[in-house]
Amino acid sequence: MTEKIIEYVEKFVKLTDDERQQIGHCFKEVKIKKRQFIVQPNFTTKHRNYVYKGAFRAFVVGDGGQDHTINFAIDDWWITDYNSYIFQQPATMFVVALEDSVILQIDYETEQELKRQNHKFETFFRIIAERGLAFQQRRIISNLIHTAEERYENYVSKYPQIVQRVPQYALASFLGMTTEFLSRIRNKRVTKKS
Amino acid sequence: MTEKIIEYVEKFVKLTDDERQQIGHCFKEVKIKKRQFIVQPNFTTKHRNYVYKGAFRAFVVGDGGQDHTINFAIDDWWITDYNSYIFQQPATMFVVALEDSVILQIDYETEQELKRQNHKFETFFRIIAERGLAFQQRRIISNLIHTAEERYENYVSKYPQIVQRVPQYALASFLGMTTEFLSRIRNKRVTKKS
DNA sequence: TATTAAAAATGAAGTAGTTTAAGAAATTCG
DNA sequence: CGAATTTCTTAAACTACTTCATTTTTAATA
Repeated sequence: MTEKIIEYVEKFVKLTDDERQQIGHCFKEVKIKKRQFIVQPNFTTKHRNYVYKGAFRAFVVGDGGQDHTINFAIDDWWITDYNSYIFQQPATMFVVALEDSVILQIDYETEQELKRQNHKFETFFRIIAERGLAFQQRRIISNLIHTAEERYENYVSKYPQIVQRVPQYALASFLGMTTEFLSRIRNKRVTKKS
Repeated sequence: MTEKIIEYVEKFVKLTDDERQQIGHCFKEVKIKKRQFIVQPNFTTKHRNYVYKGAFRAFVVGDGGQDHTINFAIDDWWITDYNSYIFQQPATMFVVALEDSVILQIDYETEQELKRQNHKFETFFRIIAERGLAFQQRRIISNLIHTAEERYENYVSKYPQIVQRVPQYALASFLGMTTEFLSRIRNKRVTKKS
């Protein structure tokens, strides 16, 4: 089951058999039931999570109680509260399973050790951080430039697999709109004026 | 002048004298005049830029011609179109000097070589990518959770030095609102109803 | 397979933020 | 310095999106 992680890492750095073994052993398989939390506010996030199978949602709860989706992750994606994980400080986010799922977890200390021991692993984590950064940058741009409807259309065309698997209210809060408004966009029946 | 870069790098990884020399030589000092561009759409971004002294703004131009500020950078910050730089593909952003400035540039190939040669440099770039990622994450959260006024207040209290140095229209477009609306917030004179 | 709970749809009324336009203030630079 | 350009302000009309309240649909679980 850790083969998928190894395969993933090898997209970015070539490994020897020993190294493949080594990194494989650092990840633990964990089964997560639907609605179960893997990250909660005020607890320091101890793991970086690779989704082997399933779907997750990261969100924060605003002062008014409304929740805002920060990220989704389905098969072959990573999910974590990065501010909590990389600085080892209390989380502000929740991460919850949207389906029964299987994840592969590496813990913080183990990851540090891997990076310290072997240049290649350092490279791997550098690359995924850079790609994450570039990805977030694109999202910020999209949110600044586009209207709610455009954001939805873009997201559907880029990530149809995610749109199919996540509830509408979660998608709406990810795209920065209410579930009612997204419902209206989807049904192309925009409020008419009085 | 490259001493500031070395000092910066040493916040994250300890270097030998040789290494200090080595990284110092990789950065070239460049003077940039106000209104001069250092990144332009359709050109592949060849450099990562450290602002030694001055102020820059990264922005994209939307379909309607409105511009949207993606980032600011003043003394001791980095700025670049990361999607262009890390994937070495054509930029979508402009990066322009808001003041006469001095930057220290490393070019893509040199950076790759540094990371390849020495684990410590790889670690350094991994750390700044991770921190950048965490930073962007906080910005996405702030944009989703807060109203225009709250975003402004938060930004002022977190980055007063930047607020003082950048023009209002640029700050407004960074915070995702119009310059007119920001003007109203600042002058606390909200539109009254008829 | 009925029952309850959760999610989505719909409409009407409200509001945060935009647009347009025009004048005032501040910077730039010849 | 003085003219030109850029930036900021103000106000009124407008609109994209929200809020609230209710109903319908779908999914979960006994």
